[in-house]
Amino acid sequence: MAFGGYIREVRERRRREDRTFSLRQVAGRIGIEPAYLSKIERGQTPPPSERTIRRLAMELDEDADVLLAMAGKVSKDLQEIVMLRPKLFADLLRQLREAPDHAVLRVAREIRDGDW
Amino acid sequence: MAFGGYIREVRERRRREDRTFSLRQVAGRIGIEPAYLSKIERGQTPPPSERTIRRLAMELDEDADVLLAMAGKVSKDLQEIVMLRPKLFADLLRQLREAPDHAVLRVAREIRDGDW
DNA sequence: TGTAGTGTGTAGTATATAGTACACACTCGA
DNA sequence: TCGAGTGTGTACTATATACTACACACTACA
Repeated sequence: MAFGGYIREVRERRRREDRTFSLRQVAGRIGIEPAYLSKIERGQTPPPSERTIRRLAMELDEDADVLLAMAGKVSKDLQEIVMLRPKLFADLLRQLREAPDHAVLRVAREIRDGDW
Repeated sequence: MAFGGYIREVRERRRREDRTFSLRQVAGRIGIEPAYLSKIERGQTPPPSERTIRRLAMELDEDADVLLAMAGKVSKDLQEIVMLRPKLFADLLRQLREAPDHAVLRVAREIRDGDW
């Protein structure tokens, strides 16, 4: 799914319940020009910066990591995690590329439970 | 450690055994201008693109992911892995941020052993 | 019926990214 | 001693990123 179209869908959906979710007002609240948000939603410009995507996510109550992914980006904080131990995490991610969700989830759960 | 200084160190070390590891010749082999490599090694310009860092890694027999990390970058192929399942991998990475190496390694081993 | 609010077209800008091109002074071996 | 090879200073450039600013036509409703 394209980033812009998805944003438009989500915003329009929210608008049905809340009039303040017009393109202009949303743009105002997240601090960008309406014309710019318009172009974003119609895919006439590439997705905006991580900062702006995060504000959009907050505003629309969406998951920031998912929106960033749709925009072809990976959160800077995740990149930092990888960069601190590049070999370790590069290997891990390549191992997990094909692993089914449940296997990855189980791993995450084990770690969360302090199973070190 | 700074990216440029590390590159210089590694190159000079290799040069002691192999005369062809002069700045000019290395630059020539990886397809950039000597003046540019000079600036990179002295930190007078930001680290180059992922493409150029990869060639440098090949040339100097270094780990590309490590060099990329020193340059403040994360490999595009790793980013793709995260972007395919953003929630899953975002959660996992944040869980593992503080986990000791051996715990992460065990996770990787379990997955590799097809323990799904 | 007019005005407040809507989305959009067009034009322009500032900054970052990723380099090239050429000239210069120095060094070192033949 | 001279010429090939060395690293570096300076000046440019092309493309991408991330927007702003303003004007316009349309709609809805008071």
